[in-house]
Amino acid sequence: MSKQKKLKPELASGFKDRKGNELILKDRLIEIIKRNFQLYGFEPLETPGFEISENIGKFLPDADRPMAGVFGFKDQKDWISLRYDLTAPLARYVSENFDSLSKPFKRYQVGSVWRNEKPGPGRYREFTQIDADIVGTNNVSADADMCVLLADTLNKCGLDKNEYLIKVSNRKLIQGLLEELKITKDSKKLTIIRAVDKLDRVDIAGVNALLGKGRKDKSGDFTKGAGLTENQSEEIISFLKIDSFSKLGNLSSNTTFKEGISELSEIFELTKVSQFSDRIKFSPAVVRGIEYYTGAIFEANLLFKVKNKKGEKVEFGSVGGGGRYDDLIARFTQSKYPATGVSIGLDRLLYAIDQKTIEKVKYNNPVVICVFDKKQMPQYNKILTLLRSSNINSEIYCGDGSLKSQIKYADKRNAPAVILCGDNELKSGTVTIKNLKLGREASENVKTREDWTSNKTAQITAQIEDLVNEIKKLL
RNA sequence: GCAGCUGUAGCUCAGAUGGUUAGAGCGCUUGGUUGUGGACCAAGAGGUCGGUGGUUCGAUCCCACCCAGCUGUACCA
Repeated sequence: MSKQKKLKPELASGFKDRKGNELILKDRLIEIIKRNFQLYGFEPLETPGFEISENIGKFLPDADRPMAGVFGFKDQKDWISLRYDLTAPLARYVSENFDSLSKPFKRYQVGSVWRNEKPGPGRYREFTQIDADIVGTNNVSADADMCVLLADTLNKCGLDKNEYLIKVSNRKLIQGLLEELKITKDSKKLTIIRAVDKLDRVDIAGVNALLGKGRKDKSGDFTKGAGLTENQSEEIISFLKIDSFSKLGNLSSNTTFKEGISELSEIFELTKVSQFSDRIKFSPAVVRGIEYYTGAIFEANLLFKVKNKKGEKVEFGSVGGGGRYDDLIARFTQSKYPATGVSIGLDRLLYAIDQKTIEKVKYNNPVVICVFDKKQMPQYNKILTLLRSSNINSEIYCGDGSLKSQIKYADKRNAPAVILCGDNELKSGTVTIKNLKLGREASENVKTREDWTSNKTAQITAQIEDLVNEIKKLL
């Protein structure tokens, strides 16, 4: 007989299984965030994972990536694609249901999005986003609300005030500067905006290089720059160096620039009364690389360091952001329809919060009732009912293993305890509760085999009426 | 996409400057106890040495190409 080729169990690169505590924490964060979004007056919306490609792809005004980066295929009729964010489906939804929606329309949405591109550390091809958007108003108060919402949300997720910062800026600032510098070519503008966006990674000198001729990275690879003159670069660099909002006014008298300033000061005015006013700060380098932003821009940054895969402490940076995008929905409706919104990268946020010991979730794996003898199942079920009706996660061992393997099973699942009920216990109407948690700790001092075989300190025998109380004590 | 580095067991890695049966630790399975996990002891399973071609009497080792991974960079809706 020829050997059959076995399948290799593995995931496509960029995808990840999630389990246990991580998932429990994720669900909890989602609950907190949803609740907070509701508190701010957003209503829930769910849309399908797939959209007609044209609706979420082609209309995007970003010429760099017309259809690349999405998963898609042709069905009987259309090309359809997995959504790559929640904003594009929102634009479709609002346009499609325009007449029946309250205006402005405020919705939040939680869901997976997919991007078909090269995965990196902490970057997957499927991940969860949570968005909140307000569609149908250009009131700056909506933008201000977004800032407070972001801050409040992070706060409610368990972060201290010194652990996050909402950075705010306005696209009109850089756009005004570009006007003043007589830079009109769209592609050049975009290159400049993206160079500015990289400040936190490549420092001032790096940005300067990217604005001018170009920059060589560590591996020796060369990135072509925007090709600005020295004077032009200087202007932009001096803008980036501004450290306080009040100094902005001296920089330029351009009309668009001034508009940006006045919108920003309105945001600061409006958020001043919130309890997060000190968490919302102007930062000139926040521009975001996306082309469609037209006004206010926000970015939620974590200020504490997290450990990477190698255990090194690194800056984590942004866990979310957003801004005003007044032209996006016009792609469907042909009339301008202003909108503003934020997006939280839940998996990134989760990764960071998971490392904060304070927020460790205690997920109680089930108490395991061991099966000595299948004939005693009625008794085991009685015990099970007692536990479950007291809201204690529990189960009867459901495999075929020996007692030893049953306990091993419970141990591997990190169960808090097993319940032993064999002939001895049955006769006396008791159960033996073996505290696995305690045993784990005790085992550290055990040196010889004799020591540990005789070590039964981590178990007690209790009357069946006391079972629930005894278990509750050790949870 | 571009650049640099790296591919040996499920994981982390060793190895011979080309020579019979390729190693360790961890993990996994089983036993040491047919009523006891975690320490300990023993046994066992697990590898086309990333792939293809070339050089050679002989390649996991040398060469070429390819593929994959990592890191940086670009892109990031």
